[in-house]
Amino acid sequence: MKNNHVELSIVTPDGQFTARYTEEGLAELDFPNGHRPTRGNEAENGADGDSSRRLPRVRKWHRATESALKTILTGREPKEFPPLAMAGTDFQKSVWRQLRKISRGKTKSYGEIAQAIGKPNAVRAVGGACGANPIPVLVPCHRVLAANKKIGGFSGGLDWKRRLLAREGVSL
DNA sequence: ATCTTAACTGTGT
DNA sequence: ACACAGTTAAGAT
Repeated sequence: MKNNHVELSIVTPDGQFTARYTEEGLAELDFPNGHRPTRGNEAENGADGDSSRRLPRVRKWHRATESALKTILTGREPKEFPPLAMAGTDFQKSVWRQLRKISRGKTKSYGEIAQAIGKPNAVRAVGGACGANPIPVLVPCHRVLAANKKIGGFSGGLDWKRRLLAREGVSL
């Protein structure tokens, strides 16, 4: 990939997350995946090594990301978010936009999301869009359950979904 | 309560 | 064109 993304890590009690930024804002957030070479809160620059383009605003955004992430992990509502620069199709973006409207402790079904974007039958496609969400946790894909109030699925692993919901006070 | 089946849509190959 | 996915509602067991 020849993108000039800047990659920074975030250390939390739940493990080390990884955030990637474009010039527009936060583009991706990864769950702790076990292996990460850097030990502390260290920065790695993008693939093209364009560290000169690592503008101050990125650090500012990263502080916001770090704060928001840690806040949500403790089950509270963040007061500030970094600008989001997620790449995706129009359909996906419209789904993600709806996801962000689900506030802490609340849940919606895939069907409700489908209806909210004016495509009530695209239920299954909504599931696909949720799975393609590049910024989990901050974009609360974990607050979407199946119609029967059951857990449904989760790309990052169902254990994460349950944990996040539990901390927000949601019982299944 | 659990299983099977038949719709339905967006996305990647 | 085809297969798959974080679904769903209805029917059968």
